[in-house]
Amino acid sequence: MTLRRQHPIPLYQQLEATLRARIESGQYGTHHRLPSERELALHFGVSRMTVRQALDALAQAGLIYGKVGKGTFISEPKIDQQLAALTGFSEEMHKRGQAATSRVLKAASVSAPKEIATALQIDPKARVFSLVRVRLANGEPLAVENGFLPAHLCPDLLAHDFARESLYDVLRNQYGWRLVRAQQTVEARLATPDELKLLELKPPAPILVMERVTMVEQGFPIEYVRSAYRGDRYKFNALLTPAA
Amino acid sequence: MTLRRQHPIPLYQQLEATLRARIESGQYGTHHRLPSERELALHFGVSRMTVRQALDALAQAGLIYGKVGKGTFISEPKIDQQLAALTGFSEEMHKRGQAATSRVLKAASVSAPKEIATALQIDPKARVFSLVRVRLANGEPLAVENGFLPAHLCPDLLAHDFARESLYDVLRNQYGWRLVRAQQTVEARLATPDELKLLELKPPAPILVMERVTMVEQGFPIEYVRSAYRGDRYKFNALLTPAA
DNA sequence: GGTCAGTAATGGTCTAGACCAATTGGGAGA
DNA sequence: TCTCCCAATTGGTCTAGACCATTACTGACC
Repeated sequence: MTLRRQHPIPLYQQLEATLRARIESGQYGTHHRLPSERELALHFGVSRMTVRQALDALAQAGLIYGKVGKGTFISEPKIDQQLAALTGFSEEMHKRGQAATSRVLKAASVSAPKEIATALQIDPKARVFSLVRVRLANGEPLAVENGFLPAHLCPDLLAHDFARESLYDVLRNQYGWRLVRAQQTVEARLATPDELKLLELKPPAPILVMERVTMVEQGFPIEYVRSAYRGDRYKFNALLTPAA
Repeated sequence: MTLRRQHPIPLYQQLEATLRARIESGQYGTHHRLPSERELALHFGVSRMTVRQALDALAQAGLIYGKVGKGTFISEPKIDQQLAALTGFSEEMHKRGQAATSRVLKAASVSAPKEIATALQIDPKARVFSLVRVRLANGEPLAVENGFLPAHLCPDLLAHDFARESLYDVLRNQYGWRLVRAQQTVEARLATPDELKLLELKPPAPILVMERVTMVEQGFPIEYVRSAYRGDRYKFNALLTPAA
């Protein structure tokens, strides 16, 4: 395997991908020692700093760790992928191997309620799109999702059919927003009468309530969403890392 | 502000701390442009690559973002800190400004049950420490915590008094483990009779169940813990980032 | 055999350059 | 006045070195 210069993908990312593939294929065993940085540099014909850029990224991702004087070693594999890592419902269900569909209950442009405006850091009564959907996994209702997006960040959003399309896909690909962070809270409570009906439950039913504020690269919010998941069918999953 | 050479803390970390302090003090406003990398290098008397090491870390943390040809800019501040970022109960409550205490229900060395051994990636029936505590915030019961740790990774663990001491403090400072990752799941269900009594609740009471496997730098698990939080008093908080 | 000093290798840090693509601003020309 | 092109600036990438502390290995000496 050699790297290609004059290629749109930088060398260190090519190297990172190459090493990541080797690691994830199990070619190196757990706690196996990688070739030294100087050997890798020589072998791939790049400078040692470029090798380090690749290794730093892999260490950041938790795949390897280094010890001065000893070498760089493979970490033990993660139990699980980051199922809920900044993905929307559609992507998450796809990763879980389930078919995601939607029933749109509301798709409208409204004036932002006070608490929504606060969460989205916009002026009260600014225009926001309100999107209410029942989310189904394999045809069964799993959650009621209530989302708000500032209208000026995604004009003509409602032209899309969100019974079929993924909201995050549209934000990323149609509007070019880079979603880089989300502040999320999760709590447990009993289902309200509305939720009982929409989710086809009988009382007393535990509900997992998720609130999420999604931020773009520039640091301002682009979406506030509050979802009510069936407690008996859904488990929220996160990979925690040390505080920044 | 100048940086100190011949100092145990590397230059790029000193610079990162300096810039982070400036940003978090609000000295630069939102979307304000930072001095260019070349200007920073000149001003602090270091090379541009060292400046970039500091800026990369800040970008990784979401405090700044760069645009080729334009400059490096301050992101909008995060709404919230990463309350639950790989912290134990004691640290988390401290961040929330509450007093954390414990009532130890069990502290024993046992043979690992099968599912625990699987989660901890150890041999079935290997020795593990079992630690069951009722966790109180400001004197009121908030959660029942059921933890397991492989005995060979922390011998004599039970010599500590976990009614007072923080488990994570002991793991970090007494045993020198670096906790770098945790796989966590959160779900909602109704309280069991035991939980109703320990948490002083009346049925039907929603419970937030958290399961966590904490990993050290080498990638193997050091702790499995299953906690039952009162649904009416606790909200789980996480900062999501893009998948690695 | 066992101990200890010297040496080689390693990851971590740092330098002083370089080229590139994207962006910006100013000036020449219409 | 307006348009278009060129030059300067910027962050992103890359190089070929350097020194350091930690670690492991190798012999020499007791």
